Amino acid sequence: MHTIGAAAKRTDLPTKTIRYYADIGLVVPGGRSDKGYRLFDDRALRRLIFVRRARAFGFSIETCRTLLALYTDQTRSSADVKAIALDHLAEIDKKLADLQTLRDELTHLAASCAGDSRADCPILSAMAGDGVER
Amino acid sequence: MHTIGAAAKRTDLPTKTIRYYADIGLVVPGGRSDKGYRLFDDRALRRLIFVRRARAFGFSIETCRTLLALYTDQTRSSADVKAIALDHLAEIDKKLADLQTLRDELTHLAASCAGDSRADCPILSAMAGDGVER
DNA sequence: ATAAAGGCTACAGTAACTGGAGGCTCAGAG
DNA sequence: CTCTGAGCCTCCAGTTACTGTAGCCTTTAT
Repeated sequence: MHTIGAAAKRTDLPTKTIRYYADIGLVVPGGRSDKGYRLFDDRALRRLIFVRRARAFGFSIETCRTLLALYTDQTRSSADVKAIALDHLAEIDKKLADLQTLRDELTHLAASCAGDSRADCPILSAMAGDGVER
Repeated sequence: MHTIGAAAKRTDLPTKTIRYYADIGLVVPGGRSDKGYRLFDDRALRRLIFVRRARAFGFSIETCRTLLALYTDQTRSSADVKAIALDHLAEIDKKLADLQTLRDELTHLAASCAGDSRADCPILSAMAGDGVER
């Protein structure tokens, strides 16, 4: 059994985050000490690490909840997990496409700005609406 | 002079957002009617549109504040604007790189998952920490 | 014995809005 | 002239996923 600080070290998560996950019922500690300290067993530790990894992949807390449930459920179908992953992948792809467009446009704008001491600036002009109205 | 609803139509921003921008002092209306209605003049409208565009480029509200100040300041140097833009561009590039990595890894994982009725799932295994620990 | 480190709860703050409640005002219809 | 609906107002709560702070108790080490 580990106190929250020990769990933090082993899972590489801040204690604050672990406490938060416990509060929202995402990963509950195995129990409490007689003085009220949260005590994390190996199962809880595994689940914390699971969540850390899933979060690193960009899954939301609520999706992590679902993934944890599937992780626990020995009767799951891998199809359910895959569906969640593909869903998330689609979101990522959309974000990527949007960000790409943004970068290209901003790169273009920045390149066209002299960047000297004069006031004239195509970047500001673009924001002001001179030029292309898309 | 336009009421907030008319301003919303002309700027293509929700009234709620315009009210919010006014509250935080980002774009203040020209004045108020005798009954307390916000009244937006052409200058305020231009500034609202400016902010909408800047936000679409992903600039934060605080950066929008700075950009608005530069926009207003006839003695500005385009170098100052360009510096802000290049800064933002660097952030975007970092986000893009991170998202790309994420996408590649998740794509790989999803591809390796059968997606059938069996419980065996490489995606869950990856979250659980079997396999590569980076 | 004492002090530092670590644990606890509870509340506030972050970014940028969005939604809702409760109440006033305005414009057009009858 | 009244009524109805749309529009405006303020203020408060909620969103996401934590993070920071305050005030207090417990454990550990010197």
